[in-house]
Amino acid sequence: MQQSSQFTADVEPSIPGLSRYAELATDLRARILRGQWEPGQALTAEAELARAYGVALGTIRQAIALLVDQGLLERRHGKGTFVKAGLGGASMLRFFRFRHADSSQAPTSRILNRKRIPADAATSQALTIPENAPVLALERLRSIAGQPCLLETIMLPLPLFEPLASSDPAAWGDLLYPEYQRRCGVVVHQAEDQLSFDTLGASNARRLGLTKGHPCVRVRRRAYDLTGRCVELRITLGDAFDFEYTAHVR
Amino acid sequence: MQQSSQFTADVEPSIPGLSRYAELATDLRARILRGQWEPGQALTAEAELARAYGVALGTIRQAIALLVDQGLLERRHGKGTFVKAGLGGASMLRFFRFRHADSSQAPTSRILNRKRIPADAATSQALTIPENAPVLALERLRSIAGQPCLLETIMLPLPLFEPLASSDPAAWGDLLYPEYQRRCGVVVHQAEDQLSFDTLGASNARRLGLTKGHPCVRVRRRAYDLTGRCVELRITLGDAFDFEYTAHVR
DNA sequence: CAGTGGTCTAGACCACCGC
DNA sequence: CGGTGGTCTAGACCACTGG
Repeated sequence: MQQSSQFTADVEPSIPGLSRYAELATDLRARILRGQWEPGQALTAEAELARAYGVALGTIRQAIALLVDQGLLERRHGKGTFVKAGLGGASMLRFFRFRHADSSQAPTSRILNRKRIPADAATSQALTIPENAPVLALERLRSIAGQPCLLETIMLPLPLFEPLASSDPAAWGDLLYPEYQRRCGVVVHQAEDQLSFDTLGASNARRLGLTKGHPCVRVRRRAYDLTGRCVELRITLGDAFDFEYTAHVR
Repeated sequence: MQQSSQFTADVEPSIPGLSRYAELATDLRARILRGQWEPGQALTAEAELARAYGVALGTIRQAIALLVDQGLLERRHGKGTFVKAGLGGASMLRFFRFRHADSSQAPTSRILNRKRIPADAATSQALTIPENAPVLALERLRSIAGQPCLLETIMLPLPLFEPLASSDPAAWGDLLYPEYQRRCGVVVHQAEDQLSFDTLGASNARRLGLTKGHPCVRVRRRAYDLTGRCVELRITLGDAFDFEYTAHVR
């Protein structure tokens, strides 16, 4: 009898030169990106997947292990295997230690500016969109205990982020990534931060409560969704004397 | 018949609450630290180990996998499983991009200063030795294409590094970690870098060919051997405007 | 060619979770 | 309790390495 469950994989043709578990991982990844399982949701059980694909348990487990250390899946003993939820959004703080911060105080954030503009060269390249394509530009000030500490310029491709162009910024939370997900269905899954040093111009210095020419750290972040598409370009400026970062070398 | 190969493990008592492969990993780790296999040398083959320990192949493979992603072992298909050799030593460059450097030019290094001193508080704490215990203090200038770029202050515990206190620094190579290994038997296996920002004092600025008060990055490195003991404290200073670092967030 | 790690199977039983 | 992932076995065969 022909089984016709929507979850049964159309067994893909064996790809020569690729191990069985690598094929399975590729197929699972495709199904996840296709949205068959939402972020935060549990995958079909290993045993069931093994049956569906017609492989041994160990093989499907190897495939899952691959996606786990690619950061796409997460195992929870006794509960299931879950599609990873997006980044929280507080990750910019890890580069800075703020002297005046009493323990792990949550930063507040305020949108200073929001406008639609055509993408400049750097933005279009980072977001892989045509030059002059429309983007939403945000300027945002983050503070801890009332002290301004980080100034951010954020570029978001339109029309993907259209909901953010029309809704009231005052209604947004202090973290942006959850808003991306809630309002635009965009899940930020990983990011790449490029750090360098610079000095502040007059207007940026004023907004951070510092003097013109003050040394600052510049974090250029590109954030990516599950499919690997770059969905955000963000430039963050902060006082260089607040900067501290630990890296492990192996 | 009793087998008496020197490699046969005295089968350790099963540790309750710990999986078999975790036990095996612990035992293998101990044997490696004990020096049963030197860094760079191949481990006994998986099949042989499985026989010796009286477990299935898959179990010993899981144990080895643990040590591999702890960075202690390295597998090479068709050749064997090897104890990881130490760090090369050029790793400080990864924080800096030097504009004048023609591609990946190797840096040269010169010892400016070498003396025995009693450990100050910070040094003794980092190296976990008593305060005022003897250390070897090195000052070292690294250059690319004749341009001074990094100034380092290095603290090494004595008597472990005694060979470096007596030999001629001119005979040392441009990388220190290989010298640690060759002359003192110390293998640097991993390190932790703590980055922060500062401005140069007059004397340091002079040695780097910069002006007093110039912005600089300060990298405080603690280097560890295979056993996890801290064997080096190093403070590196470099021009902040040459600094660039990329971090991945997941 | 012999020796190594890499893949895969078809089972068994254990440990954790939540109802 | 049933369902999940975690551990372990005892094999088979494949793929890479080097003499």
